[in-house]
Amino acid sequence: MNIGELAKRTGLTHSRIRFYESAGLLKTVERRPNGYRIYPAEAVLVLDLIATAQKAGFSLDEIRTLLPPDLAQWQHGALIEALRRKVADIAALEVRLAQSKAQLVALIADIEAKPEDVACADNARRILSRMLGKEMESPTMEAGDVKLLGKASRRRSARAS
Amino acid sequence: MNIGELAKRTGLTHSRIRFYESAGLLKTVERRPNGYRIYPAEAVLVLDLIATAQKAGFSLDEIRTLLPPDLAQWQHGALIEALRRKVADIAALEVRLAQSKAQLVALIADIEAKPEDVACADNARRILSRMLGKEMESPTMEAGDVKLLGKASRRRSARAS
DNA sequence: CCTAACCTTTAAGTTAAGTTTAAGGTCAAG
DNA sequence: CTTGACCTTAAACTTAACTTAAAGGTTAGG
Repeated sequence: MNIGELAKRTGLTHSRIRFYESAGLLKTVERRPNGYRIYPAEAVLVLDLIATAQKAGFSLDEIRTLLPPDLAQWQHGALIEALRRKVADIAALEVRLAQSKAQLVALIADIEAKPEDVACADNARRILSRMLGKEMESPTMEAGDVKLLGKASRRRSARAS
Repeated sequence: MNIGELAKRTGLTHSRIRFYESAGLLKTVERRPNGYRIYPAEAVLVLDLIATAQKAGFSLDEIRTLLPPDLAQWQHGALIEALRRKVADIAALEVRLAQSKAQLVALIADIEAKPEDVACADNARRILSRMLGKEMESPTMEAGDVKLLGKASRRRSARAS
């Protein structure tokens, strides 16, 4: 299989596949006499696996150290350990997110509860000090990081007077 | 107040403060005859506010459009709208995280449930296909993104044979 | 007067995960 | 024999939020 075919089957771009190879995630493949890469059918599996692991929050770096040279030779211990760590990372992030969300919700309520007779400036100062105070309570999480971000909401910028 | 003093009071670096100014988050400040910046006491508040907003998941871009030229002149509508959007973003991310975590937990169980008499290679294929199958079920979230990452766990790399 | 602690600017470097560009070789079809 | 689809490489660009470096001006203290 040529790279174009592999790209079609995995839904990845040519450049991304080559990038993975240069990054050491794919072992160097055979070449035709003309230099074209020849991929075995297995390559589809490996790429799908990489994509899946990424969606689950693994960095390419993590994936590289976990991915065995041979697909059928996983290193049990390290793999399970990594999976557990990732679950813990996600849990920590969930805690942080919940806290942030709660803070934002409280802030919204606070702003909307502004009594009509208070001047905007005064209300601002009231809220300001509450915000900056509130953050001090939060337990300075500093958890490990997990990246699980979509690429949407990029459209949502560029609009201001 | 000179920049050094402001840095000390906010816990930010000099370079970061200057960066915020050049990025349009801080209005240009007065200078002494020798060129040194002079910050008003209010600057501490503004910087704390920026840092807090960042921790809550706002990008500098978002903060810039929300931050009023004058601290006491918030734009109510836009602010509340942005806060609500951010809450929604976080909620969406929480859903994604929960899914990923569940998948990982299931995967761990799957791996550990390997019957002793099955060869590693066969088990690997079994799990592989389950993993790649499972991901298809997941509803392709594509939510807006939120960034709330700690800087820890950087130490946790660089160690492989 | 010299040194150390401040401050200034501009430009380049960092990280992750790719994409884009430039410049070209290969190959099947018409 | 040329057009278009496909492949190759290396290098530069992208984004965000900074940091680091290089090169230098200012000022208080001893």
